[in-house]
Amino acid sequence: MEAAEAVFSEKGYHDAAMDEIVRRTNMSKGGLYFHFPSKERLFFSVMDHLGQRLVDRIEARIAQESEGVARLEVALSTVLESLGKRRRLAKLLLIQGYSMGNAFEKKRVEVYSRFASLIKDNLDLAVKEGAILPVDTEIASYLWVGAINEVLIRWLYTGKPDPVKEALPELKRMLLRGVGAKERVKIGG
Amino acid sequence: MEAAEAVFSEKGYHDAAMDEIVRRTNMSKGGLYFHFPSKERLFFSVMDHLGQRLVDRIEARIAQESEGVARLEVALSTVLESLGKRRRLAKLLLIQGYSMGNAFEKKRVEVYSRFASLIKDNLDLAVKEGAILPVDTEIASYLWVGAINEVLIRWLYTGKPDPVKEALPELKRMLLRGVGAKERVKIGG
DNA sequence: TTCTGCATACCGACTAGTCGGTCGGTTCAT
DNA sequence: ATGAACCGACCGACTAGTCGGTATGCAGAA
Repeated sequence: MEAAEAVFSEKGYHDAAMDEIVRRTNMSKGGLYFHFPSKERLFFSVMDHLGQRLVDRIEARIAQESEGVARLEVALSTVLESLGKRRRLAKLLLIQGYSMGNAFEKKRVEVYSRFASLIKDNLDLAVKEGAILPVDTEIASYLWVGAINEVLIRWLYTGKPDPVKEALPELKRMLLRGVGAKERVKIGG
Repeated sequence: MEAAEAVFSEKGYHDAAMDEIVRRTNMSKGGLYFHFPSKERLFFSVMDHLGQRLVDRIEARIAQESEGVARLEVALSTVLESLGKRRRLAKLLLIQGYSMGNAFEKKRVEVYSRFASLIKDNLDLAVKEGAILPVDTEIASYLWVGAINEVLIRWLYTGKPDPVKEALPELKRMLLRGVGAKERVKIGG
């Protein structure tokens, strides 16, 4: 069962023992290995599942906005809110995979790319609308992803800048200003 | 000897075996353990040493500029150039530590903070000069570090956006615009 | 209805291998 | 002769994955 997610997010890939994952299941080791051929595949499955759920949640919220800039703002809020209230999920998605070693490269690129291209698409849209400057949207999307990633990791490790209350407004402002969006007057909360 | 740096950067903390580090030395395991009490401490020493060297290089180059914005540009260039031409160093500093598991938290925060506060100091300077807007320079420094980090990791994994030729100019432009620096006309190459 | 055979799902003791760290001992400069 | 520096065979702890076996359900033969 995917409650192996708990162990991976607590201990990290390497330090998570299959025996412990089994222990937290009402299943045996043999049973677990019947469904997942290896520890690596099990981890990838968990990552895929959770990563997809996050992207889905973002896309659902984005669909309610039509303008590129508004969509970008919603995407930003959704990530910081979703991960900011679920340390586990955040830790698993952002950190715990690295202990897999060089085999993790592909997966990290894959998961991050799914999110980065979501950002890129909406940056492209905003460029087409004339709402932002014609920047290199690919590199811009990496910049956005990296900024979000760093703030969240920092928060995971030190608990310091609250992702939603402290980081979100500043990030929004700076990231949007960085791509040349016009400064807008705040209307709602 | 610190040429254990080679093994750590190739294999990552966990997959690096002390026996292999010893093999690449003209020393024995016992001899190595005479100088370093544990694998963990050895890794930290390597990280400290290399991290400090990078920061020193940046500070030396920064010292030649007086204005905040110019200093920030130099810092940015120096990191991307230094790490962009040394995969090993980049991989070790940016990735390979995570496989240590939760013990890595403190070290990552420490190493990244040293660089982030260097950025923050110069953002503060630029604010004082009136060259940029009075943003939250702490969060801005995380944004900068995160953006650089992501671009470099991406490059390490896919080889795609050349840090110096492709990413650097765009990053400079977007990061500076993000903190409200006035757009400037290019003079030199 | 009962029996048989086969596949799916599950069990858990065990194997085989890895690797950080130790320790009794040696070398050699002072 | 003292102790810092060094040696390397060995130990103990850990764990991914295996494998011979069991339980269950179901399709078709008798």
